[in-house]
Amino acid sequence: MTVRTRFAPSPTGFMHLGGVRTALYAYLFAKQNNGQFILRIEDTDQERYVPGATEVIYDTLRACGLNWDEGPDIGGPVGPYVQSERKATYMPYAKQLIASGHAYYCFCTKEELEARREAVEAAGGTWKYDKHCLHLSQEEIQAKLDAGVPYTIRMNAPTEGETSYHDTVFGDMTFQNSEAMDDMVLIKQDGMPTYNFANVIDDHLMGITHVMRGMEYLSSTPRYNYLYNALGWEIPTYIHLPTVMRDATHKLSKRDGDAFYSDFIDKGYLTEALVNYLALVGWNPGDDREFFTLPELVEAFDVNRLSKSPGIFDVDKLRWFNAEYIRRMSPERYLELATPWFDQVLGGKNIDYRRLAELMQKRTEIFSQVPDMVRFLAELPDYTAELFDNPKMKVTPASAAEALALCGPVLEAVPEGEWNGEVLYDRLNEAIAAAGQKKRPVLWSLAAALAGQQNTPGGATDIACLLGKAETLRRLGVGANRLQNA
RNA sequence: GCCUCCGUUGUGUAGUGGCCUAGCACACCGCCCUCUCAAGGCGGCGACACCGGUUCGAAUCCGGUCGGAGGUGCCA
Repeated sequence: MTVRTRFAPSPTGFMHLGGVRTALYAYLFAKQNNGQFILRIEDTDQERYVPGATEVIYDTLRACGLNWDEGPDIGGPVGPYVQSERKATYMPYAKQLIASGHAYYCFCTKEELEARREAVEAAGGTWKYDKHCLHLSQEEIQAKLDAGVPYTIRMNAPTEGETSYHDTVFGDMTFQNSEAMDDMVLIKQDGMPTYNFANVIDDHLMGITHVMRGMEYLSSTPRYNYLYNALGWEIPTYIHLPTVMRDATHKLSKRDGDAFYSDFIDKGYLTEALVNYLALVGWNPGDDREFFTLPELVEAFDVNRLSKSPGIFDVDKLRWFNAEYIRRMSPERYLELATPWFDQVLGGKNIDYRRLAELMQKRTEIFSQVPDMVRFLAELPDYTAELFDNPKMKVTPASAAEALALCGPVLEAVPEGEWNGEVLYDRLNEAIAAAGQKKRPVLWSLAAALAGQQNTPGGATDIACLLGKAETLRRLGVGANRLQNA
């Protein structure tokens, strides 16, 4: 039997990271078993329709390398793969269930339902559909149907007994039917199936062998099994996944602005790092490996090593992964990826990006922090003499003034053609030694004057190179001036 | 409320009765390196939720307590 898994998102306009992880696991499991990974769009809730939302799903999955074998865009043997386009296929099964007594027409209006619910809850009870319409006679039903009274079709849930099933991650599950079952709506008034119904029908019709989804479906699974049995279908293998949390008590959510794939990409995170990290929230390879390419994940993934407890999405760890991926990439790729971020603040300036990239690569955790880190090259930040107050470096405004006075002539003497790091460093050191000074405080003072800030990517001579002779001398002058006036 | 699930350092986890004076990674702290900041090297802090069993022996098995999450929609 070939393994077939599916990822079945509803098109909300965004790809939630929890969804990306679910898709990833479903993909990995299918591929490691030489099976198929199917993409199905669950858009049965028409009120939630968002234009362009399926493209977001396609783009994200593709960017992550999670290529589907069958789906809305590429088709396949059991299409269509969009539920709204399958509308006509659900009703016959609903009617079959009505004929066999597993379902029935319900003509209750939302208002009636609401009223009865409130009454029950006011009396301290728990509301569950009261099977009101189950007892309608054949004639009454036909009359309402003929009169065009809106209806839904509900599952006729058993009220006694228990239902058990096995879940790959959570083990054996048993529920009392009186608690887990209720007469859920199968077909809505608008003729669309509910998720609960479409999901079962489609998974079966599409030959899904392993259902991988969030653990929030753990307690509704008995109802799906009831449907499978009523239809005489084989129940798929269940692999429920632990939730991805934002912190101990909250799921990753839209409100926090950090739950969507696009949020992270916009901030300059790498897809590879994100996928790699996501794979590790709720799963581990059983050894100390942490870095995986997608093919390596296919190889290493093991559903038996999936965790049962919810995992917190740790942005710090993601940052580290991202920084690590950046450090490991080739200098060429770094330059290519960093260029647009450099351009944001250095566009039009005469800065050697290649050289800057060399300095920045191992200092970049996420690309969005790059502009702030290099902005000083475009424009000297405004500062006061306090900038040179640095006890740790043993630098005071007074000592800095001396240091700049020492460096100035040395730099001035270096010909334009020899303006490079090595020459600058050697000449400066020579002069510092000759003056009986210490290298650290002097060079630090120089760097601070050239950058207008205390911390910089690269040292004084690196900055001088990037700036060029003219700008270096100009900034040196500004520094001397600030110190003099202080 | 009821039902279900989960509970190892701040975070992700390893651990499936003795190899655990609990390992690894991130974060944090310190030292080294160093023309600052990073990167790198070395080291440190820090956990089996609690209580009771079972056992020669429990993070691992059982029971209870507490804590957290999920479900309880004509949302998915």
